[in-house]
Amino acid sequence: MTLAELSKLLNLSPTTVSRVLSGNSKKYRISAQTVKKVQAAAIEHHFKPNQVAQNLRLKRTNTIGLVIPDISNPFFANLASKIEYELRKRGKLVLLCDTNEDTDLETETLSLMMSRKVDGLLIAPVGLSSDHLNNLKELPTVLIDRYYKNLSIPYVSTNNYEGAYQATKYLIERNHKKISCLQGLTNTISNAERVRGFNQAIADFNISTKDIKIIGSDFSLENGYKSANEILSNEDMPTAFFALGNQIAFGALKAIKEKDLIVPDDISLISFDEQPYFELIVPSITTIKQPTEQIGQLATEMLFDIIDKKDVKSQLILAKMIERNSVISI
Amino acid sequence: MTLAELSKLLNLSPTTVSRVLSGNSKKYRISAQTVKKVQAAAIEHHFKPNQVAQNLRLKRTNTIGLVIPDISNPFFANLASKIEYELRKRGKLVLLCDTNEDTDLETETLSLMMSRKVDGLLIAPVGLSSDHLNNLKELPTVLIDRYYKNLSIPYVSTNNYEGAYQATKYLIERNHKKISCLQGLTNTISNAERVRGFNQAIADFNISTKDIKIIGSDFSLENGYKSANEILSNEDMPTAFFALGNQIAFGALKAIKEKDLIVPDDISLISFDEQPYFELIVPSITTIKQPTEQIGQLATEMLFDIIDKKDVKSQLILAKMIERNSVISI
DNA sequence: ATGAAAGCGCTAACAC
DNA sequence: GTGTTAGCGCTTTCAT
Repeated sequence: MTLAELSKLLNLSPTTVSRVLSGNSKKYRISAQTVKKVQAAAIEHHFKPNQVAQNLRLKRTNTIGLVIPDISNPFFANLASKIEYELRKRGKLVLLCDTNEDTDLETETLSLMMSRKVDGLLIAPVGLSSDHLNNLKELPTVLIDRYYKNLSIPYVSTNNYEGAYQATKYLIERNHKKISCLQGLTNTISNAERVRGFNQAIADFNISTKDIKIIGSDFSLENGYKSANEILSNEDMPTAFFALGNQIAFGALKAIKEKDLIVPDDISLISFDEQPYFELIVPSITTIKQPTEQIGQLATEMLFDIIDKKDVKSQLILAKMIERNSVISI
Repeated sequence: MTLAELSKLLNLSPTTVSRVLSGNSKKYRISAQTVKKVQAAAIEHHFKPNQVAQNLRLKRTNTIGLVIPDISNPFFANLASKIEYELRKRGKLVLLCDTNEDTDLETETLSLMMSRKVDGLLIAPVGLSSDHLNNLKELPTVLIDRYYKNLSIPYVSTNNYEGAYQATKYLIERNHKKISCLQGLTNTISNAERVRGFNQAIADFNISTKDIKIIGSDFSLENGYKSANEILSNEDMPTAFFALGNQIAFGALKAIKEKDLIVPDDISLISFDEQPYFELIVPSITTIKQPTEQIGQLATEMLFDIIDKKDVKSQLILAKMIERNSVISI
């Protein structure tokens, strides 16, 4: 059923029917009787305006593109969940893309989203280069979790530097001097900033760098496992691991377990990314909790501000340490 | 830049340009020279056809609606990830909705998706009633994870009955006779089928039902915690928990830990839903692994078969037990 | 208080 | 080998 058909049935013009159905009957002084008739007929015939036609006409799709590197990573799943909720509240639907940490896929995705005329974009981009983002200068966009310092596109993210510094300081204050940092995807700003925070703390507290290692190549469990295994196979073992992501921490846990070592007695562990499970396992894991909820909420608000032509300011939100039982003083 | 503008620039008709750009130059015998000219101009001016206009004209959006009750639940996040990948391979984009286990929201969502003219729908529906699904009789739809036996809409799901039976049998064979089943959302078929499998095993092996308990109301961690707590507060404790979902299992773990009990020495635990973490924690958790990958893949294939007017058959895929260290013989 | 007509950007039937 | 034209279903300007 189309608007034209419905209006024919009612012996009214499409114009009038459209006006009633889009809630503009007051504005155009449509008679109460007509309004009632139209509304009744719409319900009776289950008429819903074709959004595709509406979108074409109005040049607005009420759709926001959400581009995420890995939706099966709990951190991003939680973020997506929050964002979806916020957008829904504002009457928008989410067009989702999982780029699988692949820059080419991301580039292609962005082009797709643009030709689909999404009203805005929320992206956690891949890669240290932002070239592929240049094309969307005109499209309201907010970067989430990952960003580019010198780019004009606004972002909302955790203060990864500060969070990592805090974690490292925490280890150092407990006399850990041999620390291995299990890093994630090296070409992401989140990883780079965490590493920077780690290194800065090491430097500030005059820790000898000869016992400091930074190893790893992505945020997966497998990579955490592999990295930790490599470290643990050396004779000279560290006294603490700093995992730069929740999946990495779980991978490290697996490696530690296989070597029959005990956390924290044999080796301490602190991790980025809070996980409900971290509280529940034995030992419970000390973490740096990212403010996922706030990121989702703020990013959505900012996106709508941009759409409304208001000014916005990028934000780095402080992470919070949650102290548990996976780190001991030595 | 629109097609009309581009064609004016080229001194060609929109038709010709459209034909070249949609790869039909052969079919319409457009001259090689024209083809080259058009392609070059399209690239030069970054022209991408407006999908909204295309969709309206072609009555096809290359968009599939994915309706999920809780994307932050790792089981659904994994499923969504797999599905998104499969759809992308076939050139479709995903319109995502998290219904938050709310029937009203789901009903509204479905209506939204329909007026957006998605080409098909993949839904893990909420509720034991399927009334709200009746409206989409004409829209290609496949139900995932949750389904309705007497409905004509095809589905792909785990064989939950069989999986739960298997788990319960496993406990019984290890002499557990006091078992508490920690259930999820009662008005979902997955939960109902798991409970049915549980009860059937109890009956088949002549276990006295006086020591059998079934408790709980949803698939959340909180509910698992609450349920387990309630059970553990009784004097007469069970010897084993059967958690009907991964989050429930983690909640139970939390309750067990707080009572200073040890798994499996004090109480055994087996859970539905495999989780990477289940392998890594101490003790590792014995689970019934749902075939998430297969569900995602099969559901996508079926959806495309329906779109192509082929016949499809609903499928229940067997779950696989993964034996670990959270259950002992007593 | 209501309607006629144009047009959003695209494709396809039909013409030449 | 290429162009003209109509139309997908809606909203809105302008007219009455």
